[in-house]
Amino acid sequence: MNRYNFKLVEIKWQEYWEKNKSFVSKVDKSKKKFYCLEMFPYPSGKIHMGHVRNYTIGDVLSRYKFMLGYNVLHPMGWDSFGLPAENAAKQNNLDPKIWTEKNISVMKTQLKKLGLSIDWNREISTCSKEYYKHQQKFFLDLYDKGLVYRKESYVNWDPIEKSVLANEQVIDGKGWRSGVTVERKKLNQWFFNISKFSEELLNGLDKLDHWPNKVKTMQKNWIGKSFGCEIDFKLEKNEQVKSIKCFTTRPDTLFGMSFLAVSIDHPLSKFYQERKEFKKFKEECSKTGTTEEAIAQAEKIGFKTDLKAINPLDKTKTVPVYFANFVLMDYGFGAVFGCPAHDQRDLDFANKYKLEVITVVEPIDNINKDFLIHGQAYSGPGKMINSKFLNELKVPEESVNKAIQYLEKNNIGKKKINFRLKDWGVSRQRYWGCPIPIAYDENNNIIKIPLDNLPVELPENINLKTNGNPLDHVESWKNITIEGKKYQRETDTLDTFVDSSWYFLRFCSPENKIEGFDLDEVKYWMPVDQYIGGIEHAILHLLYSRFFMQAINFNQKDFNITEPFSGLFTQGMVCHETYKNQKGDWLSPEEYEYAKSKGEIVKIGSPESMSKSKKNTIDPEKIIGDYGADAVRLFILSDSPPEKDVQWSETGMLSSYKFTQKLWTLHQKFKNKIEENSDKKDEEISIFTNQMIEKIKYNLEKFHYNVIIANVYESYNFFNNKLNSSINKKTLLENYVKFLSIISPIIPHFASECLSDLKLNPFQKWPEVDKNLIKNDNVEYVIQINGKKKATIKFMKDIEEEKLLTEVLQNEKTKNFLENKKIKKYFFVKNRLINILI
RNA sequence: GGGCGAAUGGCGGAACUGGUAGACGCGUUGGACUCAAAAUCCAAUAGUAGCAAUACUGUGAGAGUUCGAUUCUCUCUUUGCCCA
Repeated sequence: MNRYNFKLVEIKWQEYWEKNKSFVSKVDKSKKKFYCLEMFPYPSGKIHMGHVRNYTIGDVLSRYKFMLGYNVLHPMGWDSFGLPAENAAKQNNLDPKIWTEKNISVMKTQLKKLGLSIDWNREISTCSKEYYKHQQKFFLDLYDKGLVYRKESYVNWDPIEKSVLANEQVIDGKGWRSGVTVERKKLNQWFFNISKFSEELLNGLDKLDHWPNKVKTMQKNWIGKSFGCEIDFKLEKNEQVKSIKCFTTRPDTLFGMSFLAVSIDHPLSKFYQERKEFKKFKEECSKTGTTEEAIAQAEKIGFKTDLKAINPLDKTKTVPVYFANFVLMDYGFGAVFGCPAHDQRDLDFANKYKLEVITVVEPIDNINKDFLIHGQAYSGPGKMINSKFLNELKVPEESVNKAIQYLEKNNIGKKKINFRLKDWGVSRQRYWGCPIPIAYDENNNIIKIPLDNLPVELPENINLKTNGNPLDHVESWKNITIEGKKYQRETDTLDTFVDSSWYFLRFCSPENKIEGFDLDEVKYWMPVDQYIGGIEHAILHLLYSRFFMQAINFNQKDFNITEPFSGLFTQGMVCHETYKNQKGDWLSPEEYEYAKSKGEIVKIGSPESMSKSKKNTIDPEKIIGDYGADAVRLFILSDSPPEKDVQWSETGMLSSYKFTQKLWTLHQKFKNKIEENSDKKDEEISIFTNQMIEKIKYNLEKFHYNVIIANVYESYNFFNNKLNSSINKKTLLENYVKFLSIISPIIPHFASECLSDLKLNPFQKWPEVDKNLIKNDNVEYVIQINGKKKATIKFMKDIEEEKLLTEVLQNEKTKNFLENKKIKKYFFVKNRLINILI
């Protein structure tokens, strides 16, 4: 008997699919569509196991939906702008374009080896001008709609590299390459007005029934709607500024106020600009990074002004006003009042500057006479104290509302809803990104690049080894003339998250030269029915894509898509053990084996997500070469539920490979058996197969892919045993074809080979379940006595309870337990069990 | 500190709306084949007691609801992720 030669078989079917255009999709309004999309990869060089997992999950689903008769759209493209290309190109003296294109071609070949049912006719690449020219049009369209604006904003500035760093390039407050403390620097930058849609983006989440709750919660928190109050604090004796506006969610703690803090960018700062100490303080503040985390972790520092704010609830009391580094201009009004007793940040600040700490909330079960705050602020629930008319109220449910009511009634404050979501800064001071189609005249006035001059193409073969943005140095590109007037181009490029915010629309009509998408095509294919990708994109990418739909929809009613992804699935990571030698260096799995064989002491560390830095990666191409794509697909799905992390295991991979060989052996046995032509009827095999179809269907729809693999093993075990007895030819063939059909989404090469070996169509429909067969006449009942299982006995389906009880009393298995016993009561669950209490 | 989730054999993990806990795989052990090994095949495999049939215990810990809880409720422990 011949062994299963996966190499020949897999190439054969991959060529067959390509030649027959098996997965090329087009609009067909007579058919129901299914748009299956996995997050497109960044072309970093080679595919990794995470891609294998992601695309296998999507492929199983696509092929299954295809078998059910859906018109499936399953495209693939490249998220090909971005920093790694620019860095790699700088290092190797290449053009980022060449580096990127080479990677794309390598990775495409690798992906094809996985046997994915992708419509490669729709392939797109975000760094191509055919793609980004439409993006530039969107930018201008959004500009016209007033959803894009330019303002001064802080960036992470690396003083050595003289360039702007992305947040992820700042590690512990230092530049990732220079190792020097990052500074805050103000630059003019472009923003998308995402916060305009805060309410829509929040409410839209409720309709996304097929999204994981976890992701929805994360987005909800990110948008961060909070109810509170704006309060106008009057200042004591000041001519220039009469009051300062603050936003607070805790107006009930006003009696505990001991200072007022404003951001260094607050309008108030203009009165202090000239003072030396203030300048020094500002410089000090610029040393903290721009992330919220960096600000939260930095020491709280303040600059005391000569101003005094009056407590609006107790006009006899005044508090000092500070500039403080922990107050952000883009939250609320860039000003907060400090209540040290009930906010840790405020307490740290108060302790540093020796400010008063007044307790206004005490826990309900407080037994100490005086509830005093020392090192730890108390922000929990409780009841109000030291707060006059608020005393005794329950915190926070009664106290906040009462405080707001009072403030509104006395014209001191107003109820207000605030969002945490900030506008999306899309400017990047980088070369390898989509150019922003804007120019400036000599007075820095903004002008749009005219539509017929689009795309604004990236210049090629330029010097990347410059300080700051390379585009700034390309004079020939920067200086332009429009209608006889001279302008300078915007040299910032767009954040790559912009590229991925609408690529799913482009997939609907990738060839359209005039528009970014064809409305008719989009109306047929959108929304994406199932989107699959990593949880790391739970917030930004998904939120930005949702914003894009809102933005396109804004003032343009015919688009009518507000949610791009009706279903979302977030898969877990692929992990592997880590190894270290005695020196503490990471070892790759091969180095580990080698060191072990030489008797060296090697430490096995915890399994962690595969990464180059920890050297615990497994190269998919090698594994596919060793075991075949089907075996790899089988393994990557088998060991853990897809939403959880999976641990790569050599033995697991090997056993999946062996299983494909066993299936091949089984196939030979089936073939021989089918030719034997026995007359013996066997219902059991049909019952089993039909039950299995139902099971696998159920598990497919629920993404329980690991259970499906178990079901496939179970089927193998069943058939392998069955084939030892003789069975009717027709029954056998019928069931075997059904079995091959239901495993074909998982191991498509193998299933196609077996089907064609039987002279059958390699593309089978999803088999219908014969309801008569799985309507079993006999049911196994569980017999419990006092709640404990004593036996299982087969009875007629839908047997009446009295009859069942009589039978149980007489049955050999259960008689002994019940003889001479009085039955107090019994519980009967139809077709399931009986629990007899004695 | 806040929010959300998780905890089941040696390991990864199954278990429909509360109804046979441990499917399936890995590993381990024993056996067959072999001069031997690999591969393959067969069998066993939660724990304790027992030759056995069997009995008892058992889903992180403790309580509760129920005829019946891995599943529902409360408290705690550990842990993961996100936000700070």
